[in-house]
Amino acid sequence: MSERQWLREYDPRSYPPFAVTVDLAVFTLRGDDLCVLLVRRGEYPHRGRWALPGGHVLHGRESADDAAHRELLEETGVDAWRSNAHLQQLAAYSAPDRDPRMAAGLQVVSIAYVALAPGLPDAVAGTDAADARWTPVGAVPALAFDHDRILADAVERVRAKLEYTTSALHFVTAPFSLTELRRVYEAVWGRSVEPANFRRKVLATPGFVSPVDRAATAPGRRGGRPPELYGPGGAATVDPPIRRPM
Amino acid sequence: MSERQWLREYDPRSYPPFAVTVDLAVFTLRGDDLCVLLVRRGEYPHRGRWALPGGHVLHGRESADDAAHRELLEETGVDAWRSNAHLQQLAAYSAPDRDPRMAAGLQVVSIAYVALAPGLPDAVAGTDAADARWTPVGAVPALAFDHDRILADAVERVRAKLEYTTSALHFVTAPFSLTELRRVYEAVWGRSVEPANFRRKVLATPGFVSPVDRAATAPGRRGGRPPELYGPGGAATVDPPIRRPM
DNA sequence: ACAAAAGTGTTAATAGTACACCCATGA
DNA sequence: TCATGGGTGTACTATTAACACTTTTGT
Repeated sequence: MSERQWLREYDPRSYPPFAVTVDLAVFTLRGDDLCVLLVRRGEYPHRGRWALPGGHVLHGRESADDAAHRELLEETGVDAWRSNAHLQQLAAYSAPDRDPRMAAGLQVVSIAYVALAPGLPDAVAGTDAADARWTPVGAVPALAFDHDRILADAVERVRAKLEYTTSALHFVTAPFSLTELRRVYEAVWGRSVEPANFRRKVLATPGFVSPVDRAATAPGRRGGRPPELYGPGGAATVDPPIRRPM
Repeated sequence: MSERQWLREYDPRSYPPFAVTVDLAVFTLRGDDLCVLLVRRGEYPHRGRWALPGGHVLHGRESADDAAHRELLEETGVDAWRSNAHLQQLAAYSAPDRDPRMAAGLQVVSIAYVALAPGLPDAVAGTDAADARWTPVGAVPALAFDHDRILADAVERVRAKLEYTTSALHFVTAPFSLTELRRVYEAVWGRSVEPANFRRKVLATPGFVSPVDRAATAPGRRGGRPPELYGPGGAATVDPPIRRPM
């Protein structure tokens, strides 16, 4: 039998069904806090509980990456394909008991993503979310499904990536000062970073940032020497890395 | 309607079906080469082509982690739960066109794993594999599905993990000499590593290795000063990391 | 004794840390 | 001119990289 013939006779319904979803840990900076987007679930299962935004991968038409981009756009209005935002796979979560629909015979596998975005306005409620809110990662309530675990993994991933990638750039909008960039590190790590050494380190890393002609002074400034301004420099990695204090 | 009622009326067959598989990139050291386990597929799709070993997640009974452990045991006889071997999730691959069964209406999502194991005997053919073979990562033929991509990602993951974890220990069996351990780095990275600096670095990392009373001399030695022998030291991370040359 | 493999010493260069100090602006 | 935030200098320490050298074994 040829592969073509075999495919014609193949019945996908002869196997029990899985569902595949994506869940997004979307991070932004608000004030001095690293915040994550939470939605209050409008539908079962876990209706009324806080959870990470997410949804089903559209069968036959999407990869999980596509679905994650679509959900990010729906929930936040951010188009990661075009904007400064960043969206990357974290891990797959597949324990049979992670979703109550297993009791009805459906095993739900979730592919989790981490998204980074510059400061966003107060969250937009999506279609299946009765409410949506930015919450500091230190003040997150108990979440639905295994989202506590996913979020913990996501936060650790974000913290680790600041060390050896230029992902901090996704939290700011050009033009930015090195102080703004340093505050990203301080907010994500929850540690203060030496301004002088940070500046030298960033400028010594080829392609981390590129200087920009100084535009108008930023609005909320309270005096002091105006900063030099920069934009993203094109490099993706920082080598040697910026080590996390402690 | 309560969640309990909603669940009773929920029909999982009302959604189109996904299948969830695991694929394993199993690495070992043979001679001076980093090798990966390949199987020749005995069934459609892609019957007769080389591929990474893998199989379906058993519906309702397994997580992807469970399935990966089961497949590793079936393909290599290695029980990663009990032995020195190492098994960790890599990423999920979900493009609709990655598996020909999409043409029959089934979207197959694969969760890929990386396994590390000390030198194994010539590969055991599994149930659905007509043939199985260890292949140096530099001499891998074109693979079925998107396994070329998965393997490339897996190799990069293994190389990167040597830098900041003690995962090299999974390639050797205690007791081992620091030269053996260094050869792991050299084989995986394809670069020579300074013996003197490597030794100091490993011994200076708390918990990387622990000394062991010298047992009988290893069989295949050709003379020269006998090495001091070590076992795993319990630590999981190497900080500061062992940087890859270049 | 000699070759081979393991292990030690030494030094220059690089990278990181801490903190003092100078600069440019708004009020 | 003073408070404030931005930017530079510098001394000290830690880490890395390179390579010469000593030790312990088999033949």
